[in-house]
Amino acid sequence: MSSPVSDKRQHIVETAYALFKRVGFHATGIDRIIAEADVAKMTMYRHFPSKDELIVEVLDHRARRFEEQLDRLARESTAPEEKIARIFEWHGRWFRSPDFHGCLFAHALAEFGDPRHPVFKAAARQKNGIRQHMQSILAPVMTRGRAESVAATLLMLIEGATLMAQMGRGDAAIRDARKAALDIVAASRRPQ
Amino acid sequence: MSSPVSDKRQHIVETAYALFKRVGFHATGIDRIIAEADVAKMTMYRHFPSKDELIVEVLDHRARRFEEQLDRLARESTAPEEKIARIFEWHGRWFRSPDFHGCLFAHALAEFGDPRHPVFKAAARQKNGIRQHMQSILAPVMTRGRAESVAATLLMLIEGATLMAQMGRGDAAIRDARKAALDIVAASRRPQ
DNA sequence: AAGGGGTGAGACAGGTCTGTCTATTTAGTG
DNA sequence: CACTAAATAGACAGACCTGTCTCACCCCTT
Repeated sequence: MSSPVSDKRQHIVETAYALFKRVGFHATGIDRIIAEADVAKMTMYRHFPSKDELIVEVLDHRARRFEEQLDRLARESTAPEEKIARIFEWHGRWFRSPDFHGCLFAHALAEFGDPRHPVFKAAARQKNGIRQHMQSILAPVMTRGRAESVAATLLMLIEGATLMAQMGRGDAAIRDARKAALDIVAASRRPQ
Repeated sequence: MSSPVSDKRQHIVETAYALFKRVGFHATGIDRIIAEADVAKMTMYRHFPSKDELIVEVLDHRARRFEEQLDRLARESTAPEEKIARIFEWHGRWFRSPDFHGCLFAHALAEFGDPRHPVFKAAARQKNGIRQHMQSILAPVMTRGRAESVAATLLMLIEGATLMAQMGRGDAAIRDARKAALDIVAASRRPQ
């Protein structure tokens, strides 16, 4: 049997996630979260001491799921170029999904601008995670310095493409970003 | 003499701009805006029928100033590569300014996720404006289709770099983005 | 059967939000 | 000076915000 405790907790996290994504962090009230999750207010406050900590939990949970996706993608191919290409293609599919509302982590950075705020830190962690993931993909085929720069550039392309997608230009954006990314990797590759 | 009407109105717009930039849109209350602008509440509501319309006005005002900056930059040089380089360098200086808090238009897209919302539309207008500005810079040296794609890619790099800058990596970000941008333009240039 | 932890429903406090209204004062113009 | 338009301070409404608290209930384990 599954624990009813974690069930409720997880259900709150997922309901809050859906609301934060669609409505925003400040614009989503506690009352709406507990109403849509169909739990009592005290149930929520027993699991999460404050709304901010719930937001952090939601972000960390989504970051974990995102990293799992990246790992799965990485296992599907071997060549760095192919792995990078699949990351961009995965983003393209994401952009086309009906409930796409942009990047929750970028939105968190926008709404919580103070770098010392726990929500800001959680969002920054996720972005650095992707960067390091791509850096480790590139490491075998270029110098450390190049891998750092190229990974940062690819991340910028992805973030920019996500913003374009939010404005309804996802298809063109991911096509252009993918091409630019592969050109950059090719130009920086150290031939074996 | 200057009209006292426009003076008040403009002062409210600029005070609201500073607050929206530092604190965010939803997190900034009307009471705080009128307190820092040192005007009565009715003065504000006489000029702007609602907070949302004030936000739109702030965004449009900043978009106008931004376009003026771009035009000034464009007049400083002639070759498209040089114009593009100056745009990136200008962003690098912006990232280093002490009160840099990321892109207000991107934040507006994050906080007002509904594409039909006037604030969303105002932010999207600004992004499309930059894209078209860069497209017109590139138009003389490449085909129309290439100019469209390259301009979109450059915009993605800029948006991504702005996000990195918000996380304290502005120097490295603009360096990498600038290099990638110039490489992309060089590769797409139609030799005269 | 008894105890206890998790849960539900909702009142409540104290504050903040947007937006409206009134009554008064200020400032520019003929 | 007189008229008008703008600005002022502040109360006010009604809704919403986060977070606390009480009390009853349910279900599981011992």
